[in-house]
Amino acid sequence: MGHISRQISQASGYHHGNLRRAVIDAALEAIDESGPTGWSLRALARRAGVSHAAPVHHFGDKAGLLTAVAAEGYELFAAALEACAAEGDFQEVGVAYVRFAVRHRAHFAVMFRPELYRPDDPALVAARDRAGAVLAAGARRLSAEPAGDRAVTLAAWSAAHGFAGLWLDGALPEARDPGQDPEAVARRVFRAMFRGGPGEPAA
Amino acid sequence: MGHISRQISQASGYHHGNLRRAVIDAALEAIDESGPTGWSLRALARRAGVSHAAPVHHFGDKAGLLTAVAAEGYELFAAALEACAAEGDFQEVGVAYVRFAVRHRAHFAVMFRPELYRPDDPALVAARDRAGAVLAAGARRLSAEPAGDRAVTLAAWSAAHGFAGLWLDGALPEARDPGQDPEAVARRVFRAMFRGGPGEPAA
DNA sequence: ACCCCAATCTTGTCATTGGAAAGTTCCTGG
DNA sequence: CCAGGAACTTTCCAATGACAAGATTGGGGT
Repeated sequence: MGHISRQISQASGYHHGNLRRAVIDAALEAIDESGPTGWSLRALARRAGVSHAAPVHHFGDKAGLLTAVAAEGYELFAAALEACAAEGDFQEVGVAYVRFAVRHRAHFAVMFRPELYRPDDPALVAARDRAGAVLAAGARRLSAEPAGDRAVTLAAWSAAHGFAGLWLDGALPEARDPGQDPEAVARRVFRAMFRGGPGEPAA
Repeated sequence: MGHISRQISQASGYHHGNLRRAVIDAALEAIDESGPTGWSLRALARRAGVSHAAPVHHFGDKAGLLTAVAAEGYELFAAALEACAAEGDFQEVGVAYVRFAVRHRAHFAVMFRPELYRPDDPALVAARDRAGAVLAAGARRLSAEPAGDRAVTLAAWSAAHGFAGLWLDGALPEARDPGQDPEAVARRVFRAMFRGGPGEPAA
């Protein structure tokens, strides 16, 4: 894939039809290729077939575009975690965390770099809090303490986040072996972490 | 601190004396303030009191400068981990990981973003492998399996890395409370993680 | 059916940036 | 004392982010 989204929904000669989406998609591709800052707004405009100032109209500036990417990322993220938490097994929420990072690496690369966007964007904040609630609620079930141990929450969150980050950066030897499945490795890691804890409490 | 290093070791009017160091220090300050890409080479040159082309002479280009920062970071990192591993308690190596990230947040922010520098730089690779060896060796002692479980190594590494990253990004509520000590919180987290494992094997 | 208007997109412009090229100053070794 | 090289400067160019002002178009109200 990659160039599929280029030039789609080109309505008339003047009005693109769905430029906002097209620019975000171009940004996602560019981030995949060169990181969250390794491209130019003008290159995205070229890729979408519009003038260099067209993206500015929709996003204001570069930070505005990255805000949109981060907000979309947090929405997809919250949805993925919520869907997985409904299944009951919290260990799988950690796996979903990693799966999201690998499948949406461009979104993920922006989300946790607040200096690149406007962290007070309302839609973004709402989605971020939604994801945070799933993590906090789920981690409570992992803990041996009845009240829910904050340290356990942080441990699970840190492990999932760290594993995802290390995998994406290629810091793990496993990540450079194309035969390895990130989700399977992550599952083994999470199992190793809490093997002394409570299996699955009744309530 | 901050502006202390500015204009130090200014020898004659023409030769700066130690421009290489001055530019790296200026870069570290700039990264602290605006992230690893939120500044310009020319601004660093102004801060160091030299012409905009002077840094190029020492580092070739922006990626060259960031390569130097990352290499220095990995050297400091390896030294910190090695010093801590000598003490024996591996849990403290994880704390040292976090301490390094917090105390050298500019270095840390560059080190794990290989797309910003030249990852095949020899000095950098050597220091990185040195740090990796400490982590791998130490994690072996954490494992219940006599052979040393790879999943445990990854779990410990992921947790330390993830906690450090979340803390620096301000994603953790604890990180926004100035009264909280990152090392103390990290210690609690690591204790919670492996509380079911072997305490401290004899050998 | 018509026209106005607001959203969308364009062209034009400007300061700033990264990087290359060529010249200048200074130190050091022979 | 001088040749050569390292350190730094000035000059130049294409690309970029951001802004201003103008062109185009589809849709809503009458």
